[in-house]
Amino acid sequence: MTVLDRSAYAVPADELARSLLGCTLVRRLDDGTRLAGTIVETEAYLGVRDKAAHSKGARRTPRTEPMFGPGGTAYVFLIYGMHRCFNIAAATPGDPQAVLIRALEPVLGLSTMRAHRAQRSRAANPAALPDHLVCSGPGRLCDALGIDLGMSGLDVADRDSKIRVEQIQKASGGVPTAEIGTSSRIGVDYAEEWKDALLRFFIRGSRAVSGPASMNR
DNA sequence: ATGACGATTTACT
DNA sequence: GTAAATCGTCATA
Repeated sequence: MTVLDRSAYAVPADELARSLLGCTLVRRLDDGTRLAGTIVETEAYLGVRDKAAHSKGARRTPRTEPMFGPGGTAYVFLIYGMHRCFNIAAATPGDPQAVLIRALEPVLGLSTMRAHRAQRSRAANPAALPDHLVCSGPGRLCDALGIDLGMSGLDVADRDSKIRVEQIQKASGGVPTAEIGTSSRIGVDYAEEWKDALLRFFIRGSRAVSGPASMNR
């Protein structure tokens, strides 16, 4: 398992969103515990021109600043006053594109993930959730991995980072195109002509993919 | 200082 | 299917 190369992030967000599928998101807790999951669902936000993006029209504020940094910079934000979303900046400095990580298939630290969900979510009984639902959704995965707003701006290409991306083997081809499904993005009905753009990507057949079944074909 | 908003999740009819 | 929960952020004043 090797850390995804820094140069892999210096590409447009839709390309990065596809290549992150099948990679492993690894979280190192302060006590050294490692949590990990395979990325099975992503969304691309194309930056300045994309009306669904926080960075649309080059909107640059303290919150969105990480997206203006180099590809591989973490962007974490609070949504609806209670959930966090984890993104990775794409492209090059000054071009604020990003990829939202929407779902993981847990591979390491499942019991700790469940404990985090029990602690941070209102779910009636997280301990009874099937494995594939523990990180199935952008807010759920942040709860499970203990990702908070203070982690926005971290470098995910640094192998010592508290949050990073690894791949099984360098220069592997990644997930075959035929196994990748696409759809419009979830929750962006306000985005006018951008709301139907096919910028959501997922691994076909993975049960950990979030959203309605009709969008997962 | 204030008010409107939201890249979600959960519970309930 | 609908609705509620909940608060950091940012535009406006």
